[in-house]
Amino acid sequence: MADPKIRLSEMLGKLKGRNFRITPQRFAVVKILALSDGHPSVEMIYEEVKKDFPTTSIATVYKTVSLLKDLKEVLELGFPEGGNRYDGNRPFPHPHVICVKCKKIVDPKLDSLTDMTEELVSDTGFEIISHRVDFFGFCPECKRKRG
Amino acid sequence: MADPKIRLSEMLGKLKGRNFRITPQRFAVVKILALSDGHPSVEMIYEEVKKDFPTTSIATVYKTVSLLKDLKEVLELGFPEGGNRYDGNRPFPHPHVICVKCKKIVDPKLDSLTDMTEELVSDTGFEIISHRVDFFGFCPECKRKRG
DNA sequence: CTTCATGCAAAACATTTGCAGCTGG
DNA sequence: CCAGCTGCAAATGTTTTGCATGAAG
Repeated sequence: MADPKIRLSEMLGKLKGRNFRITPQRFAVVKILALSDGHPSVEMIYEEVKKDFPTTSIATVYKTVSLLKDLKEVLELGFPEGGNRYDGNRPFPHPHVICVKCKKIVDPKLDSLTDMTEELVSDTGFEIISHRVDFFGFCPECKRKRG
Repeated sequence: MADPKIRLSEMLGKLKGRNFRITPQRFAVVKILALSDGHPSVEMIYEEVKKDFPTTSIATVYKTVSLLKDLKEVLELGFPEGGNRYDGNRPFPHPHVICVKCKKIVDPKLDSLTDMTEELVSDTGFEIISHRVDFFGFCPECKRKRG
């Protein structure tokens, strides 16, 4: 993935450039999104931020994440069951592999996605602007531990 | 797609076989799911059912759809923004192409999905059990009308 | 008849919003 | 300073649930 440190300053730079204030709470949220390799949920971010700023409201976390999403600095992975997850490292559509047991989310490399999109365009005549490609299963660790 | 009439009796048969009652409301919901080529939402089903049975509650529609989902006779396409959609014709995971303007949902044929899954397994070591593959864009009609 | 389904209304739950007071720059 | 942010609490919107009444088989 992109160097996390670089992502952090990219994200802070975008905020500053658009004249959004860098509050301590915002900084904490941005830091978690830029530096974590996983795909944290708002709840996870909230718990982390509270360690440094115990009075933080979860509404503030929602607002910051939503702002970063609007600025296209974070990719939102919404799930109908709730518990949406966020990717600050690759804020553009890309495939995911999700462990149904431990909820880990991994970014696979998938060269064949381009070919697939072409196949789809010629079959349906759609003009494709985005995608959401998720595979579900057991990660190597959970596969091993499974009964 | 599979013959809609056949799907209708398949679905009714499954209900009867499991000793679920075929009430008029259930029959109406099942009929819509089996015979419609589109991917109706609960709201759409509710509006249709009310034409025949005006006192029907939306809770009943939710319950019936949920029952059919549990029986694996309907595929639920959940969206984080809500307004989930349902497919009674192909109740197993398959790719979808969704028009962001008119919300139409189309089933493309995508032979390359199998290859993609293989590429993914060898890259991540996951054991894949399911997928959710959605492409978003403009359908041919909306593409033409777009300003 | 008896069990299961319906329909209403209340609950659940993640996310959003309104607003008074606080604070970054 | 003062526009914009925070934190609280109330609102939102979809889906679920509890329960009394009603109907399928």
